[in-house]
Parts: sequence; C-alpha cells; structure tokens
Amino acid sequence: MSTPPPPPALATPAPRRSRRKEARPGELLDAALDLFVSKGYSATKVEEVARQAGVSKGTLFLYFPSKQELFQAVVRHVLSSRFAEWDLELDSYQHDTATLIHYCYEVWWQRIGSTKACGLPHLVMAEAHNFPEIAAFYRQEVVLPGNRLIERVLRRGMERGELAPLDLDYGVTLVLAPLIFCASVKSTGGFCLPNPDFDVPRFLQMQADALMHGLGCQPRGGAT
Amino acid sequence: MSTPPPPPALATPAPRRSRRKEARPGELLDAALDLFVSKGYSATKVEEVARQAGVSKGTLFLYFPSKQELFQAVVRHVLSSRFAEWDLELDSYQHDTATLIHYCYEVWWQRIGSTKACGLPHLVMAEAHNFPEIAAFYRQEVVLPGNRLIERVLRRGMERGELAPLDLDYGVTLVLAPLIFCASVKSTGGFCLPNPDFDVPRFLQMQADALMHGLGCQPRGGAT
DNA sequence: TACATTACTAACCCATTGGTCATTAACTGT
DNA sequence: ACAGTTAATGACCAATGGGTTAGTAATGTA
Repeated sequence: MSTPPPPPALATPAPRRSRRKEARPGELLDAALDLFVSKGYSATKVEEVARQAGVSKGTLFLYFPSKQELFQAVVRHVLSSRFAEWDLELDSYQHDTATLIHYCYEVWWQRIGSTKACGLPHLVMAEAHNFPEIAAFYRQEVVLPGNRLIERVLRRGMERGELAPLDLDYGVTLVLAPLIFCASVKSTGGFCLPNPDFDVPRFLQMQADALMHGLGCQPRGGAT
Repeated sequence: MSTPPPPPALATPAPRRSRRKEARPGELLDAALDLFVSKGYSATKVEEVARQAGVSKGTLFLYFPSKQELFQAVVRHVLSSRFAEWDLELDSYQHDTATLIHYCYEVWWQRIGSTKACGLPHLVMAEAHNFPEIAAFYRQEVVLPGNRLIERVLRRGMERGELAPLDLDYGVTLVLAPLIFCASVKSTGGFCLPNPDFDVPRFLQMQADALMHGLGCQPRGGAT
C-alpha cells in the first residue's frame, strides 16, 4: 500500500538507495534469523546481516540499536509471541494424555523442529556462557513459558487420572529433553547420529512411546 | 626426577622463566580444558590459556602448533584415549541388559558427566558450524567410537534375548540422547531446567527406566 | 524549480586476538 | 668460568568486526 517501488526482488538490478522504511525491519529480522541460526551469535557479523537484507551496516543500526537487541527482536518475532496461541490450543484439547504427548511432539516438529526457529534454542545454549544477558532474556521469554506449558499438560494428565503422580520438575524435563536434543541434532547437521538419513519425527514418536511407559501412563482414564 | 626446582605450586612467588619442558604440555592441556569447556572454543584466547598455565603465549605455540591442535590434544587426552578401556569393560560385563543400561548411565555420570570433560560434547556441537574440521575430528575420534560402544550393548541385549529386535541406529540414539542432553544441561548451568536444584543422576536413572520400557526389555533372559 | 526532511551509505575508529620472531636467560658439559 | 644449546619471553603484525558519523540522495511539498 505504501511501498512505491515494487519490493526489489532478489533478481532485480536493485536500485541503489531505495527508501523503504516499512519493509526494512522485517527483512532485517529474516536475514538475522537465517544467519544467526546457521552460524551462531558471535560468529554472525552485523554487516553480513545487513548485506543479506540488502542494506548497509549503518542502516541496520538505524533500526536496531545493537546486535543484541537485533537478536532479541528475532526471538520475540519467532518464538515468544506464539505461546499465547499454544496455551489456548491446550485449553481446548479433548483427547487423552498419551495422544496429547504424541500430538505435542508432532506439532513441535511441524512448527519449530522443521523450521529455522529450531536453531535458536541450540544457539542460545551454545553461547549462554559468554552472553549471560541473552541467556537470561531467552530463559524468561521462552524457556519458562515452555516449561509452564508442559507442566500444564502433565497436571492435566494427573487430574484426569491418566498419569501416575510424579515430581513435575522431572516430568517436564523428561518431556522437554528429546525436543532439545532434536533441535541440537538438526542444528549440527546430525553431528552425533550414527546414520545420516535419520528420521527425526519417527525418533520423536519412539521417544513419546517410551516416555508414556516410563511415566506409567494409563491408556484410558482408569484409576490407579 | 628431572624437575630441578620443585614444581612451582600456585602459591610460590613463581620464579620467572623457569625451564620445565616435561611439565608444560600437561599444564597447558589442563588449563586449556578448563577454559575451553567454560568459555567455548572461539571465545577462549590462547593467551589466557598460556597465562593460566603459567607461561607466555609464545611458549604455548612452542608446544602446540596452533589453537586447533591444542584443542584436539585436549580431546585425545580426556576422551579418545579411554574407549579401549571401556570396550574391555563391556567385554567382561556379566549382568542383564536393564542393569547394564543403568550401569552405563551411572558410570557415564561418574567419569564424564560430573567432570570437566562433560563440557566437550557441548562445546563441539556449539561450534560445529564454524569449525567443520574440529567437528569432523571429534566425530571420528569420539562420536563414532561412542556409538559403536552403545551398539554393542544393544546387540548383546538382543543376542541374550532380553531386547526386542530394533533398528540399531534409532536404539543407539535413544540411549545417547539423554547423555547429550545432560551434558548440555550441565554446560549451561541448568539453563533449560525449571528448577535450579535438579538431580542429574536421578534424572538419568528415570530415563533408563523409561528407555527399558520403551525398548520392550525383558527383566530376565526370557523369550519373546 | 527550489527547499526541507530523512532514509541511507561508506569511510572511519578502535579494541581484540591468532600467530611470529628476535632476543634473553636458564641450564649443560667441559 | 665459559661457551653452546634451547626453553621462554614479549613486542609486534595483520586481520577482524561492533559501532559511529559526516555526508548523500530520494522523496514530499509548494
């Protein structure tokens, strides 16, 4: 509606010095996500982000005050902002807990695992030592909401009599661990896998099965 | 036998320019392991390693031709060199598979998980993108031998009729995943955990239980 | 066409760091 | 004691990369 020249496609001769204030932030975020997840935080140069977004380094700093704020904007854009929706989705879920856990793993794969966003958890863990502020931000903005979501799943299972009582902190971690592992596997190109053609979703379903056994999950809403 | 001045303890006034050719490599490796696992590969400065080992940067390059070779020497020193022993240990193991898996997790924790060495897998995964040579080296030297070891455990279980037949690649990864997760947890100060006082060994035993169920492990050497 | 506004750029600054090398001083044998 | 050997040093180099800013050009308005 307000972009005078049609957004310069990647093939266009690229008119130097076009003014497109509205489009810049989104394009910078896209480029930043791409480079951050493929090279890590400190190895990603802001100048490279700017170049990939089709602007100069100076322009990037015009829209984001620092590299760190750029990164945080990326995280908010792709992860934090989506928890509200997922919370609602859980509210209206109808089936039993075993099915729910399988469903969780499945949608995690569809919405995170198989997308670029899946590089973010790995990135933050990788650089947590050297950028404590980023780690703290991510923990607050992503880890804790995520933990709370899984906790609700388990509590729901216990209330429905499908899950044996268990320490929630350990239960949450049992559910979460395979997801983090898969994120790392994907982000490292299957580095620790024995076989290059490894079917991650299949692996996750195996994990879900093992987990349901390990947590003593009753197939139906039966009592102890 | 050959160190003329008593190895300058950390409290000694530290005689400048002492000549201790024998002790240097070990001290440099110790310092390097310490810094590498606590700061990551690229964030660790060789000068810092040298300082912590009580020598100058120039001296470090006298013993190791580059930062990368220093790192590889660390990996060989703490990990690669130990697989032979572990292989032998498995040869002579007597009990059933469920007990063996629990035992594996337990000794992994004692020998790796609770030591500095546990930072290495996390480090390599963290920087695999930017240092492909290091990743390839580590994969060859540690990942593949580790996978083979776990594979032998599973094969043994199947031969004894305690494990249902399964795809070995997935089985190996099911066993390995919790270890890698725990290594990352430790290396990031419990970054993704809901609770700061999380008992990792206990978590591993819960994982072992769930896993044995998931793999359909028979408690005794019974048939299908 | 002339002017004001501002999105954008490119050159610059400066701290950091892997690696080198000429120099120095600690040992050795005689 | 003295020369020869070599372990150890620290000053130095070149490349890198986050962030700044003076200036340029695209746009709107009249």
